[in-house]
Parts: sequence; C-alpha cells; structure tokens
Amino acid sequence: MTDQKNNLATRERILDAAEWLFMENGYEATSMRLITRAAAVNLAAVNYHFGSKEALLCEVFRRRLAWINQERLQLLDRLEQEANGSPLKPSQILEAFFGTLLRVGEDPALGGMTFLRLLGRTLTEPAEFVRSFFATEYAAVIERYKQALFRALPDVPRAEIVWRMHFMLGAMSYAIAGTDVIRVVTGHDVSDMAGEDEQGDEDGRMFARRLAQRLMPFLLGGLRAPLPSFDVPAVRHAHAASSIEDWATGGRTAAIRPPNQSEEMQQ
Amino acid sequence: MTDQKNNLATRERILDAAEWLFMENGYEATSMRLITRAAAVNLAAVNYHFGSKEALLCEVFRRRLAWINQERLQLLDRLEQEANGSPLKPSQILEAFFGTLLRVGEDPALGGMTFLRLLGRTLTEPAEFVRSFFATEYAAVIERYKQALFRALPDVPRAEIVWRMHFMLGAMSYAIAGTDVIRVVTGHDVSDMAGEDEQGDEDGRMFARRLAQRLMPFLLGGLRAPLPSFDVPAVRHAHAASSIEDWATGGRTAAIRPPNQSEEMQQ
DNA sequence: GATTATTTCAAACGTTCGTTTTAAAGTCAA
DNA sequence: TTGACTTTAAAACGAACGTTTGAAATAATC
Repeated sequence: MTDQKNNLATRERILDAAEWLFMENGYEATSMRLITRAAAVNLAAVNYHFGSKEALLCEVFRRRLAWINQERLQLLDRLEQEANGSPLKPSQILEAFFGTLLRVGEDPALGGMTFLRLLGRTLTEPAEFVRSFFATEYAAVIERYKQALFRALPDVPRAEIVWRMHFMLGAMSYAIAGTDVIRVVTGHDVSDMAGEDEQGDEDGRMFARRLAQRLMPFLLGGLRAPLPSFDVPAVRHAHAASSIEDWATGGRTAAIRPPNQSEEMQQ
Repeated sequence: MTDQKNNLATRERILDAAEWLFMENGYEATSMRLITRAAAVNLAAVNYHFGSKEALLCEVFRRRLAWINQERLQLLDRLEQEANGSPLKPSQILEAFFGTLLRVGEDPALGGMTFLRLLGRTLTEPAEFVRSFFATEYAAVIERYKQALFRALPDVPRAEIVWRMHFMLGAMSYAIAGTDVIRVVTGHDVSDMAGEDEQGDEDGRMFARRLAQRLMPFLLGGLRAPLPSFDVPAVRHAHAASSIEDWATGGRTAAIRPPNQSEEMQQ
C-alpha cells in the first residue's frame, strides 16, 4: 500500500485544508474547489477519499475529537479512582472537561486554535447531519461528566446543573469561536490577543493559555452561583418602563457548593 | 402610496419568512427561492425591495436591533440618572443588557425566540458583511455598557471586564441559539423546555422567562468570580498524565465586587 | 380618465455548486 | 514483467444559486 507515502499525505492534506477553510468561511461557504485547491489535490480527491463533503466535515472532527474525548474520559477515570468513593470537586471536573479542550488550543498537533474555533462555530450549525454527528460523538462523555457533577453537587437540582453545563459550554465555545466578535464588539480593546490570520504557532499557545486562566474562574463562578428563586415575578417590559429588579438579582437561596468541603475559591 | 396596504405587507412577509428560515437553516443554506416561496411572493421581490440577499439579512436584524439597542440605552440612561453620580450595581447593568434581550424572547411582536436564536447563531457567522454590520450596529451600546461596568467595578482590571463581557455574551447566545444542542448533548433531559418547531406563542414566553431566571444568576456569578492569579504555571498536557490543579482553581485574590456596596447576592 | 410611478411577474441570465465518469498513472505482489 | 488494485487526473454532469430583465399589472397623482 502507498498509504504511508502518498495516500495518507493526500488525506491529511485535505483534512488540514478543510479544517482551516471551514473555520474561516463556514461549512456552506467553503466549496470543494476551494478545499482541493488549497490542499493541492485533484477536485475528485475528496469524494474518492471521504465520499462526500458532509463526510469530510465529520472526519475533520473525528480525528480531533477522538483524542479529546478519550482524554476526558481517562482524566475522569483517574480522578474518581484517586478520590476513591468520595465525590469530586466541581473545579476538578471543570478542569478535566474544559481544560482538555483548552490544552488542544495550545498544541497545533492536536488541532490548535484553528480546530477550537471550528468546533465552537460548528456547535451552533443548524445542519441536521452535523447535529446528529455531535450527538453520537459526545454522548458518552457528556453523560459521564453530568453524573460526576450530580455527585459533586448533590443538593442542587439536576435540571439546574444541566442548564449550567449548557451555559458553560456556551461561554467557552463563544470565547473561542468569537475571537473577532470580542474585537469588533469591544472596539479592539483586548490588546494582548493572538493574531487571527497566521495560524500563530506561538501566538496560539499564548492565547489558549490566557483564555484558560481567565475562563476557568468565570465558569466556576457561574456554576456555583446562588440558585434562582423559583417564584417568578412575571416581568412585563414596558418599552423603557418601570421594572428593573426581580430575577436579575437571583434568589437568596444557598450558594451552590460541594457538600462536605469548602472549596478553595471563596468570594 | 400602497405602502400601507400591500407593499409593506410584502416587505414584512419577506422579513418574517427570512427571519425564520435563516434561523432554521442558516444564511448560506437558505436560498432566495425558499424565502420567496415561504413568503408567497415573487422571486424578484427580495432584490426589488432590499437589493440583495445580504441586505435582506441586515434588514432582518435592523428592524429588531433598533428597538433592542435603543431600549438598552434608555434603560442605562434612567439607571444612571436615578443613581445620580454613584456607580451602578453590576446586577443592574446585566439586567438592563441581557434582560432586554431576554424580554424580546417573551414577545413575538419583538421577534420572539425565533429572532433570539437567529441572533445567537449569526454572531459566530464568519461572513465579513455580517461582522461589520454588527460592529456598527452594536458599537454605541457596547461602549456605554463597558464604561458602566468599568465604573461599577473600579478595582478590576479593564481587560478582565472585557473578557467577562465576552464570556457572558457567549453563555447567553449559546443558551438561546443552541436549544437543540442542550437537548442532544444532555440526552433530552431538560423536560420543561419549549417546543422548537411551531413558533410557540406561549411556549416561547415560558422558555424565555425560565431561561432568564436561570441565566442571570449564572452570569452574575461568573462576572463576580475571583480574579485569576497572574503567574501562569505552564501546564503541559501529558496525554492522560499528571497535572490537574493550577489555574482551574483560579487565584486567591479578592472577589470581584462593586466598591461601596455589599450586593444582595452573597455566597 | 389619462398619466405617471410603483410593484408584481415569468423567464432567463451567467456562475458555481457537489458529484460522477472515464481513462491514465502509479504501486505492489507473484 | 505481468496482472490486480489503488490513486490521480481532466472533463463533464445536471442542478441550484443570486441576480437581472422587460413587460404586465396595480396604485397614486393630476
């Protein structure tokens, strides 16, 4: 077989080009001709090696997510083993889940920031085949981490934990995918961000690390925020009218905190 | 003019159809023929009334964002006027900014959940014309709120506040746009969510309200989380290896809290 | 009611899309 | 070297895309 010489090189070159172009332009706006030209292969090569454009996108994700989700499961295994029996701390769980992903951003060999941005953008992709692909790809990992958080926060309603997982996923995806949004929206204020054009070998590492150290406290703070009070005052908006109090202030109930430990993060 | 009878009806019918289809399929995957068929107008009507497909998308946003951002500015005006001189509480600022948007989700006349989801999805849109459109559309509002947060949290580095604004925007956008993501990813666990097919008159209101009461505490908790420590230990990942401590736990520095007030949310 | 302006309509424009086809080139085992 | 198999290559496929055209229909102005 020529797999070790040219075939693999062709496949890999297509995957690399597709990963970058999908990230840059989005799936629909990236044509096969653009991809194959960037990869310096024949137009028919994608259909030959992957079958279709949809299958190509899935493969772009699979080759990265396989490592990521395996790492996530292994980390959780080890943590639970070391804790032998007692529930983990939320910070450990978050670090295992999000930290793994952020570490991918630091390592171009694992996909780097290019893949992270593509992932963030694609998670909101409306296309059906994308959604069902992610569903199967993520199912096991999410279930494990969900259960771990349930154990870590036994006094918190499970529905609430699921919601906050959702919020945390969103904050991270956006933080990664929307690098331009923060620039545009904040008036190019964050001066120490990485360049977005060149795939920034060193810039990407720096960006991922800074993002990590800023994002994790935010996520933990959100996860452990006080529960909302459940008597909802029906807020009627009044076209620049009266009521600005209510649920914005959350409830006065107990803060979310792991049961038998005080956690190192106090405020 | 026929603007009051048929012309406006045509324009509006196109905008409504486009809003829904862009939300459902994304911009690129929604064709002019799909839009005009759904709106029951001639294919050429979009180009006649709006000029191009891009201009149509911009108009879809403009007719909603005009109200939203005006409301945001008015709310901030009033809050600062009532506070006469002293800085606002972070919870007030967040409620004015995010609460306005979430109230749009409750009111179909303002766009409802359909528009909110479209907004969330489009903020990560790579297309250049979309980004520059949002940049000009949001510039004034973001600047005002940024300054308000700077005043509200004078002890927090400004770059940190900007980052956390970004995280909050992301959490909310995702929470709105990724309704299917949370279902798919969590195994359809959140049982009390609104339907996603029919534009759910009453469902949409309920969903937006529940989302609001769960999201706001999360955002406040994240915004006011402890600052990260700034001596970054270079975390090397080790393919299921050693280090799981470090920045996940954040720093031990003071929590972010407005200067001269204790805030009602304690944990 | 005639005239002007506005809006709708069917048809076609040229381009680009993802995919397929058919043949040539390359690779490896016997 | 032969023969089977894999990979590349150029060309073409039909379909769908956003947009334009020019005439018919409708509404507004005088």
